[in-house]
Amino acid sequence: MEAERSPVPVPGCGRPPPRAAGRDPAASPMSVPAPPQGPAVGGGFAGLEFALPQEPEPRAADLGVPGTWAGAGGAAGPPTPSAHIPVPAQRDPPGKSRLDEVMAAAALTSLSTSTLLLGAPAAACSPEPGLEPWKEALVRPLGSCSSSGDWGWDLASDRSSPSIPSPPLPSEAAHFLFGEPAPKKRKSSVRVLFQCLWKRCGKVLSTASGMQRHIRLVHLGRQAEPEQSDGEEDFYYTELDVGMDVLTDGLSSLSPASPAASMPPASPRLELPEPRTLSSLLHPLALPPVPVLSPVAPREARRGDDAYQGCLAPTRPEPQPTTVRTCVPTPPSRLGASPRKPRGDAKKCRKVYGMDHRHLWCTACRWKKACQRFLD
DNA sequence: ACTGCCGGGGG
DNA sequence: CCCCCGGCAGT
Repeated sequence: MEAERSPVPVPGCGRPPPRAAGRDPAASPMSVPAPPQGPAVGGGFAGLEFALPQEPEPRAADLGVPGTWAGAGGAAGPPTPSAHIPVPAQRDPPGKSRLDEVMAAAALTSLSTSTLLLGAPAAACSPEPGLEPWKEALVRPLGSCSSSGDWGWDLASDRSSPSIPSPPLPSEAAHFLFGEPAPKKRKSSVRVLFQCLWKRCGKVLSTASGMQRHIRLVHLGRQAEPEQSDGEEDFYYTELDVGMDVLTDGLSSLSPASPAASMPPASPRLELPEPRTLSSLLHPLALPPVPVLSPVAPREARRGDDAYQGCLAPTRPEPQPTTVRTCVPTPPSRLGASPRKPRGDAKKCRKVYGMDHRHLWCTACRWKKACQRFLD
């Protein structure tokens, strides 16, 4: 195996920019895309590839090709899309820590994917509180990924490397990755990660039930009672974030037009040593996706806070995680010992008389001091 | 951009 | 003191 795809010098490899090879239109427009430059590059998935446990030898470096993808794919790999990127045939000896990274990558992948999809209208509009809709949606891209490089990711990738669609996680790899954490369920075609929304938790599990159990036990403190679970747990875990203020902020700061476009940068650094870091990384970024229970279209939900919250807390009491950080209208000045006055609500001399009648102002106003005539 | 006014400075 | 103003912060 190794021998086969070992660094085979590509004709064009002599040139420093490894991209040239991959970018070459002649090679095959649709075929395996070469990775963008280094791992640090902003390219959405750029980092991802490198996080994968497949570059055991420094060899690749010699080649001058940052990623093995280019070398292997370009040289040995047939141009057929179906032959997609060579998958890590062998894992690292140490494996474990690597796995974390991989998991991280996987999580990112799944999240980004879901984001993209949910961003689409109607995708999540189903009134059903169930996971079905998005779950389904999530599967599709992964599946389709194996047959075509399309993936819809290019949408975002254009940010840093327009012409180079970063190779998404090869389906095989994806499965490999997702399968790892939950070996028993490996068979299911659906691979979804569930992240706990509780403030400091962020735990990621591969099964909904697992997550529910986790939440029930760890956070809700109640014993496992699948019966009485009215789906409340659902509310707490989704793959994304529910009405967290942080999130909201993040959203608003994002270009409302293209929430997806801002996703790619999420995965640039995959050197995250532990999944924990990942989750924290994901949070602020993992946005648009709608809360599972939200019957409202994502767009709508994202817009106004009111609307957003309204749809989030339809009937049940606000779950703690969403409340913890509530942005209380803390009176900034009064409590905060801020010397500054809240600002008078009464019209002051300046306003009353106007600049042209300055002589009518109270002296304080004239001196730019606190008005003495129109006290608050 | 406008407004209220604190903090400072000059005479 | 009296008078002015730079500059900050809220609208």
